Amino acid sequence: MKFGTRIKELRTQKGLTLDQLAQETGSAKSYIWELENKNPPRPSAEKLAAIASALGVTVDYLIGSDEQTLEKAEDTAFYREYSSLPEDTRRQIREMAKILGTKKPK
Amino acid sequence: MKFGTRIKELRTQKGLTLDQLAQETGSAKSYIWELENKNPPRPSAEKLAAIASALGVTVDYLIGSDEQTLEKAEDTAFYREYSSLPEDTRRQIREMAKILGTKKPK
DNA sequence: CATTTATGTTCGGAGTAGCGACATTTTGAA
DNA sequence: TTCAAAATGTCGCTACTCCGAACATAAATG
Repeated sequence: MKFGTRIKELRTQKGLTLDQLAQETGSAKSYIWELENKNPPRPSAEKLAAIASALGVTVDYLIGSDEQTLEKAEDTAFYREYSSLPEDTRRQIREMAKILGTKKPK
Repeated sequence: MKFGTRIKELRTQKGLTLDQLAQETGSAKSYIWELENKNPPRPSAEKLAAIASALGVTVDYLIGSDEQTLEKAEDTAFYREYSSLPEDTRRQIREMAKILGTKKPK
């Protein structure tokens, strides 16, 4: 699967417009469109990193060099972001997770 | 730390020459050299993926969006528990984290 | 309907990624 | 030492990334 398709799927799935995603990633919306629709694009790692971050996945997942499922990629990206947060915020999240986790334990 | 340095470290650590790494990654050795020494490089994701693969790391690690090692036991434990939760609960947590994370971005 | 507003698509051009060919330095065997 | 091979640097050129802004089309709004 081409990563252009992947980007488009993730973007629409999150209800984002080209413009919004472009804003968040510091790109031109025209360029995002070209990535999604034109072949074959060869974007810089910088751009891809910004896009991956905005979409909440890893670069490796986006370009398909990773056999990870989307679910796993999202979890990995989440953990990375979580790790960069200040301790008190992390603690809030952990506590909340604990509550959610025991509410309906499977 | 710049990823040029990271590449150089990994390459020499593996005892590879510029030429060898260039071979394995389908790049020109001159380009590998420029990546390692010139600033600021902005390589394509394609190239980086090939290099990361040859060096046995992820793209995300190479470009430094994966700077953190899993140091804190508490965090690691949290991630372990998080991973065991059902997807919809994980999604709730991720969304919550995103909000908390953007409230006061580090 | 006509008009506005949101979203998607096309296009020209500036600047640079990435290469090949050449230049310099380092290695190390005789 | 010597000097050829191997490794590291240098440079100019072409093709492509990425942008701004115009254009097209869909969706609201009244």
